[in-house]
Amino acid sequence: MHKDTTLSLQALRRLPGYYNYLLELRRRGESSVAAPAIARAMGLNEVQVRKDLAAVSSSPGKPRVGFGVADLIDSIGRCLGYHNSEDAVLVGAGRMGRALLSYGGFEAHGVRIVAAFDEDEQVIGQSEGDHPILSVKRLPDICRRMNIHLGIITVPADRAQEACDLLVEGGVLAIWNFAPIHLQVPQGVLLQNENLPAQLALLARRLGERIAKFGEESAGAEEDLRTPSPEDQGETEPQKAPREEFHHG
Amino acid sequence: MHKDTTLSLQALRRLPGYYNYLLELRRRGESSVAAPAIARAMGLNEVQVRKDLAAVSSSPGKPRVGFGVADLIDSIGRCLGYHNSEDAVLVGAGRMGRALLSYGGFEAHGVRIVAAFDEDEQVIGQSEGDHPILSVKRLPDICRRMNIHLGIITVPADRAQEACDLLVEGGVLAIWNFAPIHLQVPQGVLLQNENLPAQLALLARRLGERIAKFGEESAGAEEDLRTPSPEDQGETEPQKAPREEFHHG
DNA sequence: GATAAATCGATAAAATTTTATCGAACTGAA
DNA sequence: TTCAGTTCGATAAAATTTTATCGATTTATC
Repeated sequence: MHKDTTLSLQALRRLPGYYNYLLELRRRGESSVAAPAIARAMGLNEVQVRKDLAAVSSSPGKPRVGFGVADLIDSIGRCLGYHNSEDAVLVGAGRMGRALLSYGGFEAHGVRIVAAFDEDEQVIGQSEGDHPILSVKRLPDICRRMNIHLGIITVPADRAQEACDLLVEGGVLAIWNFAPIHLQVPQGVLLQNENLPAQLALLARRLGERIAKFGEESAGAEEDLRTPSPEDQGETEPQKAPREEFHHG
Repeated sequence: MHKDTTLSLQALRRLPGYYNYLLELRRRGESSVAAPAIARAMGLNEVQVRKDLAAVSSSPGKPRVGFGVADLIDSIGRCLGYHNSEDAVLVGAGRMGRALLSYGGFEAHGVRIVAAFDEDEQVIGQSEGDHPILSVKRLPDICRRMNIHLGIITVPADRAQEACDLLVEGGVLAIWNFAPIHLQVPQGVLLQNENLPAQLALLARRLGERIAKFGEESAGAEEDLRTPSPEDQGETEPQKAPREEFHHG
């Protein structure tokens, strides 16, 4: 029932948020959930959530009940490719690179990092989180042989173009770039930049706007801010009335 | 001349991309740049870029010449708050946490990480990238005293809600969360989730779509894909005709 | 100088995305 | 069984975002 084409780009970006929330519901033992409940928890519009769910769900929601939690988890996972397995390589086994390598969450999202590359003789031959670290000289060849189309760049900014070129040479068609620099890629190669400092700065900016909007009673003030402002969307989710219960104490 | 209100959310998200590209132009010695050139380099629409630049630029662009590179860098930086300095704390000095701590790019974006917290006695007392790692027990108190409103969560998923609650207790009003879990925050607290695996999965999905669309001639195939498809936007930027020259050797 | 090419700003059209509204369907309680 | 309340799907309106078009302006070239 899921027609790929009906999913807007923005909707796609909301799905991972739903996914995590649904996993939590499942942990709590909930077997079904209504769109309005999800909307409240995530600070989104009811209709929007309902539309998103309708677009991915394999079975329609039941009035007065909602959607099956397990069904939704499966549908969203399927839709986002979490059940596939795409191989990827990582270039740059520095701090960030190794953090990603040791992070176990990628397999659950359908991506398997099969190898890491670096140019530092010190780290070549080591391994991190079960991923071998190889010499960057072997990168293009290995990518070709293993038919890898997905690359991650975690090298310093001044080496990023070089790493990028090696990946392209190896036949990689999609690059996830953590270096804060503009990369040149040939036509047909997808490039997604992950500019972490910029993300944080954006959050700081929004925070600043808020504080400015409601007078600033800094030192030791109690929370006075309310009305999460409906301008939010995307990765950001304010809670409108998330009372439910806290699940950690 | 920059009217904060005229900047759409999507435009805000494009600015960091412009920023990096402009920095590169400055390194190359370019003193001015035209909107269409930026658009080509970033795979965006001319008019869109022109509108974005007009919204932030302090001085109008000159026909036949474009905008001043230095001016734009300053304007965008100002607009994104890169010239401010907002203090932040980080919770969770694991791999990802320490990667962020040792990453020098935050200061340049107007955010200063003043301290990190962890509960592991082994790491408490150490420091990473000049940032002391303190006991998480002291978190709320220190945040209150230092009047910190920005928090970063890099703890494992099953401890994230706990970390979140401590930050809120400390008066933090905006939280950047790396744990792949849905967090409950009170009204008025901004929450931005950074779900790295989900981001990569999204890229993998788009790659899969592409490969499916143009037949799949895997093993050792030359690049045959063309026409970057105009569906792209946001963090993603395909190149339409980036010939210029490569700047790395 | 005059002319051609390219860019700008502005306005408006198109596309996408979000939000509102309606009747129908289902559940649980009287 | 009946009724009240909630949620669903669908349609349509509103808002936002992207793209196209046009005349005006400036620079480079002849």
